Amino acid sequence: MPFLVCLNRIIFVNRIALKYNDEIVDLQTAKALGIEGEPIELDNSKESLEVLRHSTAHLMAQAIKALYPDAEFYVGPVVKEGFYYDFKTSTTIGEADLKTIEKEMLNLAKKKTEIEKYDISMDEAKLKFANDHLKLEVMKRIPNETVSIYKQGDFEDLCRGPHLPNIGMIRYFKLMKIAGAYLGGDSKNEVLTRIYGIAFADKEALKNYLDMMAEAEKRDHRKIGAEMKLFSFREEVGAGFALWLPAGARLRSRLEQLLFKAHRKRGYEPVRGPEMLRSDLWKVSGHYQNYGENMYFTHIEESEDKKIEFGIKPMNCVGHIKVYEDDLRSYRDLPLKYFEYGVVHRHEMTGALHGLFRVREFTQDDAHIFCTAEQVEEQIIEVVDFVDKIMSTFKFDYKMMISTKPEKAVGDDAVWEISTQALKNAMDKHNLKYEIDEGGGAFYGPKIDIKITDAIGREWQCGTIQLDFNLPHRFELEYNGDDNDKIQPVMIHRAILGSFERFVGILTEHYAGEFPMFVAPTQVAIVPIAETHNAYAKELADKLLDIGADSEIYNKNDSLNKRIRTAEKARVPMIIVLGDEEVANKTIAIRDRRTREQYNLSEAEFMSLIQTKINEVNF
RNA sequence: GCUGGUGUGGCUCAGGGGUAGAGCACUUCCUUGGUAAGGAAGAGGUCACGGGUUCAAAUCCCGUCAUCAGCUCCA
Repeated sequence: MPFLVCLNRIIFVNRIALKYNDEIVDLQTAKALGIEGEPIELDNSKESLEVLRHSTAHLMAQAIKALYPDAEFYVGPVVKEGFYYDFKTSTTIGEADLKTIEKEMLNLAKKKTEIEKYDISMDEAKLKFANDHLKLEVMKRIPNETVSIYKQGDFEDLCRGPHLPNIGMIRYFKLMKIAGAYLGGDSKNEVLTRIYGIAFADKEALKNYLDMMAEAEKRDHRKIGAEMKLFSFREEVGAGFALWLPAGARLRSRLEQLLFKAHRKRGYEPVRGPEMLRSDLWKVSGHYQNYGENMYFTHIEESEDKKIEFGIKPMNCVGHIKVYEDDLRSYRDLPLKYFEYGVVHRHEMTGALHGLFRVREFTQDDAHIFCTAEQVEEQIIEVVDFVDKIMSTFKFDYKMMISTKPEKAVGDDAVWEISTQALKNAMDKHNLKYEIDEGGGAFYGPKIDIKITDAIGREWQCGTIQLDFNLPHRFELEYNGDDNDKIQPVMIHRAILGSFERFVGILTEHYAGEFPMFVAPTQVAIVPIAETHNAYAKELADKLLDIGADSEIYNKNDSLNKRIRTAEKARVPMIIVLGDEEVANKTIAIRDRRTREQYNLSEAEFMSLIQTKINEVNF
């Protein structure tokens, strides 16, 4: 019965672990404990990849050990995108060495060595890894009395598993990048070398992944931003300070206008605070003590012996608080919603700067809601709805996270507890999903963060909804209750896009620069065939401006084909070509940028088409 | 801020101890073209900045700045 034998063999070869009580148990462990469970095959499922990638990390370590015998190893976990291993060698390893390591890994994998597992006591383990100070460091963090060792050939590693049964199963992987990382993620500790890699069960999946990465690189907003002349950074201006070029500024302005209307509809009032406020205020708010290292300060000399320190605002809340204080408030006024496109400055670490995603000066679509404790829930929900309206308009996937009290924080634990619970309650009551980010809150209160994913799957925090009992207390804010009693309002800080900078960056990657009509920097590219058609082009451009559409006339002394090509490459959503026919009949020849198809419309039809497309979105 | 890369005209990049090249873009002229690069001529950089080594540096070394990847941090 050769057929059956063959089938059995396939099953045997592909089985890599078991699922037992919702946990992945590798075959080594299952055999030792006599466990049986649902089999996990070698494929691209989440469970399977976790085992595969973990073992690939070990194979990489084995290869590194073979190439660099003095290598010491820290940890090599599976992460969202593949795996990594942190280690240390006496010789420096660079990008070019990744190929060599990959080759060694393939050589080792060819030997099809079995991966064995055995347990030893912590003391034995310490003896075994006595000359690997990094492994000893790992063990310090393990409370158990016995630990497991995985062994493949002469390479042994302290590990919890699970692992593949045999290293020969590892075939489709790639080492992606090399970087430095602190031991334990603490910048006070020594720096280790970290190599990131990815692995899949088959060739196609690996290829798809690598293709996706290449596509993501093409979408990088820094690259597209330069190509489309949206924004730019210049060394002489300073790191982290963006220049918005005309096209980028037009795009941004469209967003601003859409959002302005959306705020007004929801009862927000525009306000404006100054760029810098006296440091005394930042001391009251707690920013001076808790956020000072991120702030820029300046002094103004009133007289020779009198200098006043000012802090350039890193947030807009203090300005809005002062607006609140400008009048006596009644419970009848609440909720009061102030919003501002607030320019803030934050001294981010140089290494953290990243295109428009992280800059040192940015503009938040910031608002502060002053309300009664009873109104908190409905206000939170209203903001969450607002967020959803905008994110779904742009077809973004996003997730929400509730962040709890950070190490550096102001206010009583009790207040933190109450406000954190208030956020959870609001979300739970409306069946909204969220994750918890322990210790990720702002120093003045817990928050709900809205995170969207960029082209390469990196998550970026955009919107944020922060509950704050502390600032109202520190500034002794109050309103008159119905008994004319003085009551402290609750403050909700919130931003939806987060910042125009980051949001435009994410939008750029999301659409790969091919923005929908309602936010595109230019709505229409006009290509007049000859000079005699310039007048009609200009006439149309003016009419387009009247209905709120920007256009660009491509009438340089280039061939028609060249100008159409240039317009195509500029990613303008709509291209129209004007010649004798169009001028004579007052018609428009439209070229669809994506399909390259052409069709004709009367001028009136065209105008109404553009107007519809621009107005199709309302937040 | 840390670790490791990179830094040549507006952009993309080649070159590399003896005082700089290409393509695109730009300017001018010819061409007035019906849907993805018509032709010709020309201008533009002293090789991020500062210092050092050397007879000689853009090229080697050090520092600074910027930038990239990651750590950390965050809208």
